Amino acid sequence: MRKKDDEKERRIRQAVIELMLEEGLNGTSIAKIARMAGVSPATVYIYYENKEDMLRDIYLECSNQAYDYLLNGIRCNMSRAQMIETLVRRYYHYLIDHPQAHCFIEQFSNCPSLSTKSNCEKRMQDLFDWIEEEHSFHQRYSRESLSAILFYPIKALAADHEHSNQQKQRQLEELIEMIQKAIL
Amino acid sequence: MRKKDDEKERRIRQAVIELMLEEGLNGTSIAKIARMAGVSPATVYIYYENKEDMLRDIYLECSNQAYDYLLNGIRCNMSRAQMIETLVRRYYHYLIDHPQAHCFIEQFSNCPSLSTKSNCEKRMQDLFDWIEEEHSFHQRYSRESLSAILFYPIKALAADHEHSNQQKQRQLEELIEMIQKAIL
Amino acid sequence: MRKKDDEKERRIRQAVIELMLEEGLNGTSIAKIARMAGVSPATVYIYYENKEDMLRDIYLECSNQAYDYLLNGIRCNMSRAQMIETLVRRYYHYLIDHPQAHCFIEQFSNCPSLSTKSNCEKRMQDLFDWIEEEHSFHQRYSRESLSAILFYPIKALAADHEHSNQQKQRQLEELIEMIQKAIL
Amino acid sequence: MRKKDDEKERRIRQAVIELMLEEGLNGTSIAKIARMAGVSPATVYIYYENKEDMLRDIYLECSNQAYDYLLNGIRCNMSRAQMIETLVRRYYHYLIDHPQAHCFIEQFSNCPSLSTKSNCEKRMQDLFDWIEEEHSFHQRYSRESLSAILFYPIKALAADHEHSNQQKQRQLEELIEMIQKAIL
DNA sequence: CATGAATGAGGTTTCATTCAT
DNA sequence: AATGAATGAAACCTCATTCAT
Repeated sequence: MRKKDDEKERRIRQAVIELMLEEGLNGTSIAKIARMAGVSPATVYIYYENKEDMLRDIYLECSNQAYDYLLNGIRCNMSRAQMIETLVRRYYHYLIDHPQAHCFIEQFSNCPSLSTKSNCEKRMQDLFDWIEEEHSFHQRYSRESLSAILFYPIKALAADHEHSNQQKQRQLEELIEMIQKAIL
Repeated sequence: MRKKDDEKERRIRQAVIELMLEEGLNGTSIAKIARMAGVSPATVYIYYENKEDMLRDIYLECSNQAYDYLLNGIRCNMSRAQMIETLVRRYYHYLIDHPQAHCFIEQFSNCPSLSTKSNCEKRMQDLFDWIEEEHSFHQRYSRESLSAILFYPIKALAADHEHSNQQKQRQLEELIEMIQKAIL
Repeated sequence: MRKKDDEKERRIRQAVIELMLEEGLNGTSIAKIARMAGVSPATVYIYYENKEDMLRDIYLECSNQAYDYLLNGIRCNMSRAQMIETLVRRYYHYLIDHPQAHCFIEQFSNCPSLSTKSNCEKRMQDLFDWIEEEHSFHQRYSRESLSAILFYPIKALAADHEHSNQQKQRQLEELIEMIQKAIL
Repeated sequence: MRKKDDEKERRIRQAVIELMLEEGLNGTSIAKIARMAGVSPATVYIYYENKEDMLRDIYLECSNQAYDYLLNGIRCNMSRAQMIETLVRRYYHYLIDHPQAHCFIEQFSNCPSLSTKSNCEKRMQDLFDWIEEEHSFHQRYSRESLSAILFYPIKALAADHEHSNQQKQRQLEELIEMIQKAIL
């Protein structure tokens, strides 16, 4: 028997998130995915039960990847201000470095027939658990409010395609300052 | 086309935003829209050139409605803190009072093949123009950062379906406090 | 608006029963049906909810047609022997005159995922009700046994493609004699 | 092919006739067969040239099994009436004891693209050859008519799922009486 | 012998849109 | 203006079969 080809699965996953950025959830059909991945449409169904499962799987991988990226930036000896800055900065860079993954995540999680917020919340809890444990970071604010203030404004900045990178960089500094003031 | 302005157009618009919440962009087909609006599929094409146009039109109406709602809350004699509180509070209530419209807007604006950010930004500019004019509200921060901090965290709160209304209300107060600290 | 085209529905129905004879249930796809009927595959779905519904509908029409054909042959002044002869003869001629319909009915009613015996039994009851009412035909045997003896052997004869029509005609006379002996 | 005669072939055959009863000819795919038999789809092609061959092979085995079952019931010293009773009774019990095989045979032999009546008729000839030889059973009626009267009404009885086993038993006695009257 | 991977063809159904009334 | 009929294209998915191990 033939072994499952990891490279093929990777190509399929890559095709999905590319298409989600180029054509949107609507335009991301199995046929297009297969064509872009260089496989037959039937092959997709070897790696995933069905389209919904496929999107969900890839969504989980993407969002886990994002959280891992955030966590990896945190160091033990950071001050609270530094931690905020690091998280915000890393999140921003994740968004602009992975526009496809971000676009995919946003489309997926805004689609009522697909969305399963559960994972997001679980990972976010893990993140805060870890932060609080490592830094005895006792918060005045709820985790929900913290994550809302820390990450959501950055989405607005990353989604902005009107301004130059330089301008956006300046706004990032501005936002970091504002968020620090908000939390500390 | 756009000839007989009618109650029918309203029913179509209502059907679109309801379907976008119930079935997502993918599940919102002309046939379903027509069925839910109680008209023929062909009738939809009397009011809108094609599906993309239809979505864009309805998107503009929805987002304008949202901005109008925000603006209407602002009074001339407000302090800056009051203004922030009012804007945030109104935005939150708009989101939970119009879940369909909000869901529609998010799906539409995250879909790369549809999105036309232009209007959003124009309306946002109008909002800030108006605020600054009326209140000689000179800002230390850019408009982009302000709107990011003012409105995006609230989306996170509105999207949360895990907590009770009471809990969300408490978090709203928290967020208002944080946002005021951030900006002032 | 366009009126539903009765001719089109007839052509679809005709295509279905022709294909069932030529290619079997397996080979009777919507695409082939549409091609043979000279319509688009999508058009089939204007006339029938889905394929299963379509087959069921056409099955009911075919089996009703068969029962009507049988009933029409019965006259009030017939003796019991004459009635048996008439029913058997008419059934035989129905089968060889409508090979497509018969083949369709047999395939349909033998397919476990489709079959809905109910109508058959209802019509068979009607037939016996009518016979008994009109002819005070009090039976020593149950209706089930009667219909089994009257009609099922004829299926065997009609299905036989090895013998000439003449030979089959002789066997029909034989069977009539046997069935009369069995019942009377 | 047909190399390693194995328990596997039995499992495949069993899966085929089970699926034919549960899902019909349409629902009996190689993939499902393989899954149910606990083998790989490719393995099926070791034992059978292709799907059509497989169905034909299994059909022959099933119908031979049925004829063997019938023949085994006949004893040399039987009267003609006894022989009729025995054949009918055995056929009935074969049908209700092997619903899967029967359903498979009916679907197969009614499907125009598969059917190969030849074997049936050959085995039926053998059966009558044997009967006549052993019992100097000179018939007034043709073999075709005899087999039609002997076996086909029983199919109707076996297919009936409306009545209780007790009721069906009574109808079986009725049918035996009728068939004896018809033939003798 | 046995298998899971792979696939082109084709399955049913729905799509956005136009036609004819 | 309004509609139900009609449709080619395309959606998702499964098919029988072969490949490579």
